[in-house]
Amino acid sequence: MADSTPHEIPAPSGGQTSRTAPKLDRLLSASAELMAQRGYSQTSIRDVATATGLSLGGMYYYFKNKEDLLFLIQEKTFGALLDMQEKDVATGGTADERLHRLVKNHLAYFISHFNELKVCTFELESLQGARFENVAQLRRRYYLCMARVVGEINGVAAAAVENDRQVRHRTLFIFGMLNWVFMWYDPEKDDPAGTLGDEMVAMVMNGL
Amino acid sequence: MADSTPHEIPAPSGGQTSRTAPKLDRLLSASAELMAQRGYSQTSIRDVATATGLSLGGMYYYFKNKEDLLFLIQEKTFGALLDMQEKDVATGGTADERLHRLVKNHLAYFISHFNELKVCTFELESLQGARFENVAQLRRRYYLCMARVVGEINGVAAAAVENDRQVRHRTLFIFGMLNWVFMWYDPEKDDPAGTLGDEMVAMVMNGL
DNA sequence: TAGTCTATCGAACGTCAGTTCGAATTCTGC
DNA sequence: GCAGAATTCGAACTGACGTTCGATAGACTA
Repeated sequence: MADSTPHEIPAPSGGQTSRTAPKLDRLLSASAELMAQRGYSQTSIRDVATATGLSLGGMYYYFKNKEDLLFLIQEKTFGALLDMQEKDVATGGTADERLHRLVKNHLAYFISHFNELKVCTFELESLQGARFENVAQLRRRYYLCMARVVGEINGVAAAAVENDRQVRHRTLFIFGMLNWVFMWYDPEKDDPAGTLGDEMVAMVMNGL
Repeated sequence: MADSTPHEIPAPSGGQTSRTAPKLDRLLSASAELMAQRGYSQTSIRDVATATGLSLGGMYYYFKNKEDLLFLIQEKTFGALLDMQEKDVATGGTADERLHRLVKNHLAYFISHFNELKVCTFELESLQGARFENVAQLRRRYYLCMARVVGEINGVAAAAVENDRQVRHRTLFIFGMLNWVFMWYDPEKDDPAGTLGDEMVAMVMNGL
């Protein structure tokens, strides 16, 4: 997964970020917006260039190629989410409480990073080779993070979680609810994500 | 949604289907397989032509254009599913029983029409205009079919179901579980869909 | 101030995909 | 076996897209 960021990262004298870092951020954000709306393959680099006010050729100063652009978005966005969740889960509480927090955190992140997270959720398979493996690995860790909590609620030992059919299915059911929200959530019409999370957890814990 | 099927449908003398009907079916099936694997926009008509052994130009005898091909798949597949579910729900039983049947039917259909249903689930937005509206309407009916049952379980009158926030969310949570299965189900590794449906219903009804 | 690095541009190239169309082939009823 | 309709083919057109590349202007450094 070698070079992705601007070639030969500047790292100016006293500062922590080069002048281009915030520009890269805006680039990724604009790309994510377009990709969330139309999908990765229907988003052309020309579209992104227009949206950011840069020229077509100028884009390639910031990423190696189109797939690299997609990878940059996914690694950054999903990496941050995973990091947050793994740290949160480590802060303790009952399994019920941890599940509740995982769901609410996810939905809060969903709200604040809608476009980027949607791209992560639906465009993993647009990556290939090492880039695919890299993000797939993050997903596996996220899955495990959730599965361990579900397993605990179901009385399955942490070590056995990975081979437990029921835990696997229940965990994937929960991810299904969580990920499908992209397909229908409308900030104008729907509850703020906070109450949504409560409703989801209520149904997951107690059923209809 | 005027002309889609072969122009000037032959409808031979005594028979019910023209000679081309089964060929159209194979065409739709091959297209659905490719589209389920790579996505609609990454599937070229040349790919479909190769897969079916027809020539590129010959494809256009069976559909007006690429979007029409996608529409044909979705209308046929989703229409049949909707039809089955609406009829099933009309056969009565308690609300719990009906929910159980809806979920199991959906997963059975998922197994037997994996490619086509995956295309319906993920490629609605690749349609536009009248074709989009046509399929979106089917989806709305399917949603209502499920929402009414969920509403009944939650003690919400059928007439009030459409405006009930909680019923809406819970119904969409269920569709999330159902639709996300496409992302992970592996017939080799996972339970046959029958038991999967039981597990899903158990979680939906009683929680973890 | 000369020289180097950063950032950006615009033009061009090659590829691929959707679509059209007239010709050729096959089928069907008479 | 023949006329007309149903199918199929192959070539060609057109537009879009990813990518490359040399040129350039500004900023920073010695």
